[in-house]
Amino acid sequence: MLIATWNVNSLKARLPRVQEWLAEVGPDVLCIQETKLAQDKFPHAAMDALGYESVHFGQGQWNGVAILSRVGLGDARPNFAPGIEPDAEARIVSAMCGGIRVSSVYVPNGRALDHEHYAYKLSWLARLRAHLDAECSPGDDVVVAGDFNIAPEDRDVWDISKMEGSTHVSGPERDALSTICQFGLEDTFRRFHDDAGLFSWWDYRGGDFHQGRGMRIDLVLASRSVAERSTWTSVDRNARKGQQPSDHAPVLLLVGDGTE
DNA sequence: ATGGTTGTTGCACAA
Repeated sequence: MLIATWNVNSLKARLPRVQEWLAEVGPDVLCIQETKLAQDKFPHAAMDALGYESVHFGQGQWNGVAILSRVGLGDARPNFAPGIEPDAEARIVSAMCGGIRVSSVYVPNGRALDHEHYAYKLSWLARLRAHLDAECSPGDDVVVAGDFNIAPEDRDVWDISKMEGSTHVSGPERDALSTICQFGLEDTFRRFHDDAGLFSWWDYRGGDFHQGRGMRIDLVLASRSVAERSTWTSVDRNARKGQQPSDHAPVLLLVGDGTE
């Protein structure tokens, strides 16, 4: 099963490129972030025409997450699990896809370490851990994929010296990500690639993509059973090229069915 | 230190 995550930075602006990419790459599951669409504006019919069932949790203008699947899509749930303080924004949606509990997540940016949005980011990450504890067991097939707005390690940014005092690399948010992984999830990208300088997001400004100035902030976290079946992962940098790209590239994970 | 770009909506803000 090919599982992908992509922050599309407005599905309205990006629909043609997303359609082209789906037809070319053919992932079985795609987690989408930043649809920037109201709940009822999601192009379900266009996705259906490409063979994908879809679930959207949107709020319009900002945020908005979705899951596409061509291996079944059931038990769809927006927001955090019952009993956890619901998020006022549309940043997580979950569904069963091909036997895997898949969540598409758009972690708050944080904006600045002294901004209230940063406290919101940390709270959101703590609630994601609580959500996993409530909804899943570490022994389940679980994938949590999306834009985490956190570079897990210094090798995940182009120049750590330029990130001092910034969000995305601070200790507390990296610790919060570790706490999420300690549920029993693994940053699958690092199972296959050790190199620094491998990114999933590049600022639109200053030719950052072509200059190699980016960050790896889009992650596919997987439980042990899924991670151990995975055979390949990649960032599709081609999707960051050409006309009207998102500022994020898709991240892909290939998972075997366990019969190999 | 600043600016640079894109998307949404508005006459900025978020990223």
